[in-house]
Amino acid sequence: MSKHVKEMGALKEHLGKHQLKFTRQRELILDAFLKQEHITAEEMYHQLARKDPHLGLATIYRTLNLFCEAGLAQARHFGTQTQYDNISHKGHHDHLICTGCGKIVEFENCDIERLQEEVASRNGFTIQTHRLELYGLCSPCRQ
Amino acid sequence: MSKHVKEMGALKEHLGKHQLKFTRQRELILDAFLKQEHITAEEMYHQLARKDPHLGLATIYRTLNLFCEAGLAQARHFGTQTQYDNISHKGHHDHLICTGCGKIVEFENCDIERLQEEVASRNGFTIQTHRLELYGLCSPCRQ
DNA sequence: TCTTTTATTGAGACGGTTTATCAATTTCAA
DNA sequence: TTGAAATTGATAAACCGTCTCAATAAAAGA
Ligand SMILES: [Mn+2]
Ligand SMILES: [Mn+2]
Ligand SMILES: [Zn+2]
Ligand SMILES: [Zn+2]
Repeated sequence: MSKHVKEMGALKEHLGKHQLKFTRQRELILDAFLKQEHITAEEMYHQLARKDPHLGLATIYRTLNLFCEAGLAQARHFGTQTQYDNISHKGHHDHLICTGCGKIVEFENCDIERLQEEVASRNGFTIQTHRLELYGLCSPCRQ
Repeated sequence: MSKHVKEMGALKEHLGKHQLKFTRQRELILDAFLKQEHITAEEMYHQLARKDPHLGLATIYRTLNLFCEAGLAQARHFGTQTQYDNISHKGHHDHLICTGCGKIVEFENCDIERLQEEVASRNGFTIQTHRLELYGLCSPCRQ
């Protein structure tokens, strides 16, 4: 019996609502995706290279984008390639990224979020989403 | 006599320090750039299409990237194309972006910046740069 | 179960954006 | 004025992700 029963259920629910089908490929990709915190389509492609059935890169992209629509993933653009962030078992969060070793640390900060709302309303905006990324050096990378 | 004397001087200083040359193209592109708040390479290419000498797209890209190195510009990735942000006469700032009409509002908020530092140090990081973008609807776009 | 409809898949073509290449030209210090 | 060195413009190439399409698989209906 597969792990990830809850997330598999969430996916199936989304599929049902949109007359999409539950396929072997989607199951395989979800299983692999849920073991990661952040992953690119290319990385997942290589990780699943020897599985049966063989998974095409286009399918990986399509499926990760599907997970975004289903609320299981979120696309982020830290570097050159899109990172798919596994948000299935956590809420909104932002990131600290080490420019030395590439380490990514997730964080949440309500005070910052509240101040963002203030800035927005002061300018007549209603926030839909936001992106906050802090780039710097982690402790080991500073020697 | 050209405007932008101060910025032209800043560019020349950077060129001098890196054994780069002051060319007619760089002068033209800087003059056009300083009239903008945010602009893409493509937009600038079309804007300068009828100038003499003719400016190649590659030169526009190279020169805008040079401005980034000289501290006059900063590359931002709001949408599909890179936006070059004119930071010559203002310090660091962040952005509110309307998903309805594309309007971009700049803002600064010291309290947010301070909280960012706190988050970083709590995680053993030293911040080098950061990116904060708030996406939402401006007042006219909400009707 | 068998049939039929509809969605999905994988391969590769394609598109948009940015950078690399390179011969010709320009800059600028000597 | 000369000549080494940097710059330029045209365009090829790289890169990443999406689109196309014929073959296949899923699932709803009989
Ligand atoms: Mn994350
Ligand atoms: Mn700006
Ligand atoms: Zn590090
Ligand atoms: Zn608007």
